[in-house]
Amino acid sequence: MHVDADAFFASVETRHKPSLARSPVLVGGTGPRGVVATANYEARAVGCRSAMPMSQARVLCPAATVLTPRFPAYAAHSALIMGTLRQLSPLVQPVSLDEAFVDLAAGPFAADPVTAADLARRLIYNRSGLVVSVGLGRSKLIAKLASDADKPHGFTVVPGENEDEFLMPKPVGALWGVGPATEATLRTLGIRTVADLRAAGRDDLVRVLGDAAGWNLYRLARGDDPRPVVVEREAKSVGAERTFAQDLLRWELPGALEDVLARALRRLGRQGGGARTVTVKVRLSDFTTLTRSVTLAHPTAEADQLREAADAALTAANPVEPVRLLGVSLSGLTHWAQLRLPQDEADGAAVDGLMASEDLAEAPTVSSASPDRVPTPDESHLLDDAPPDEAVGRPALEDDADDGDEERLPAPLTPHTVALGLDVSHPHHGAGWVVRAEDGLVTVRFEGPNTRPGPDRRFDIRRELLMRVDPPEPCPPARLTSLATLGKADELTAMLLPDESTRRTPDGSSGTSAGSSDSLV
DNA sequence: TCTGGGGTCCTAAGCCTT
DNA sequence: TCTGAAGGCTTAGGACCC
Repeated sequence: MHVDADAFFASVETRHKPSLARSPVLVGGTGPRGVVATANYEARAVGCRSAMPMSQARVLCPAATVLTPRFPAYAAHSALIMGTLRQLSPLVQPVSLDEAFVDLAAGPFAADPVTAADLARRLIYNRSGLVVSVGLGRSKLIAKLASDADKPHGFTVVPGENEDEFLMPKPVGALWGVGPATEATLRTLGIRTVADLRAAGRDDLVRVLGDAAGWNLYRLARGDDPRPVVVEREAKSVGAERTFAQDLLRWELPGALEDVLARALRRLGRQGGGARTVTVKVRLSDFTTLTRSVTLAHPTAEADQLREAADAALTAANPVEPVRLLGVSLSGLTHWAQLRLPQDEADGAAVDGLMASEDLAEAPTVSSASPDRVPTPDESHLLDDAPPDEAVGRPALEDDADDGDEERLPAPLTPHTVALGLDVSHPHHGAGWVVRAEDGLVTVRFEGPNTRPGPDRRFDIRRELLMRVDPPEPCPPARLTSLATLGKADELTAMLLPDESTRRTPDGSSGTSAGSSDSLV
């Protein structure tokens, strides 16, 4: 099963900001060089897309509300979604904050994946008010394409015998790993659809795309995708980068590098262990991008050593033009790091010592030793609204989302920290969010999940205290909804009832016969 | 007022070791 | 001792994912 939250960031925003429901919303960078992270469907209707320059999106949709991302809110909703999925199977592979693969064959619903998929989206909605699209298939390839086939709020089941019919008409760009460049290359060979791709020879694909990509596409075109659902993967690198509102001149680079390196080091600290290779990325004003890396003799967690390497890499890059972006990536990660001990603590012995990551200040927190408890299908509490216990074992993807906000909340809102969409609280009016901010004058709309659209009030934060606060926790929508009222009732009914077009039910009965799901898992 | 930020993976070239 | 093949490592760049 592949589960994908629809317009995730924007959906969390409208969930917390009822006045924005059914109006266009753009979430992303609000600065002069910002891009759209998520446009909701109302904004997409007029052409706004992810990765589009925000300036362009504003022109396309002047009526849109533009909001800065609130990663803590998204991380909390992500944790709820992933926790819910882990109640259906212990094998859950988060792909991003809003997306995951689930191997239903490993859980209590192995015999009835359709019911599990239906339960997943019903539970997620009733616990958070968020709508997801779900796809079921025999492989990751098919499940992913299925969840994408009918967005938003899709529910697509592709039985094994229907795979070809489903796959062949898709444009090659729909396949994982085929982006604009590969698509253009394939077009030169006259390959536009998966059917075209299947007709192509393996040697031709390898010749134009290289060994790995060529082989990969050759197999994917045949529905051959044996990739398993993997619960946990170790990070290969951590890093940080920043695009500056105005290009930096040469003398400004060392300070900016220090800033970006500090963020990368904080991430490394959270991982525990050390890194061996430091890569500095420089994007010039004309958008050419340079990378230069320095590999140390041993992995280290020492800031001074990594800083030295970063400085050397920046020197090697030797940017002559103004710089619009600076980044630092740390790779060659290890669980341990070679530390240089202070002389007086080394007790006269060698000054280098090995230290296990457990001994470092920030021990790794990821743990998969005990997967979440797996309930049986008949455990009726699954339908409760109690959110899953997410106290332990959260993968990094879910709790590492916010890095920029170091300040502990609540904290007074200042002209320096104010941003559109930020959660604030007023002693008399309660909780709300920042609608407008200019020169210390801040307009706040007082509303929250499940409230009526709230009134706007204006404050001069140089004179009056507004507190920045944590975002609202995920919570059930005002009206819980049964499947039938979620929309597309006819399609859902078709799925829940025996229907030869979507399910093989040998005896013609509804329900959970194992025979009906053999073709799916 | 075009083009973010977090990553992974692949390729190719040069160098080095076996 | 020389030579060539094979393969690993490092580096830089690019494609791709969300």
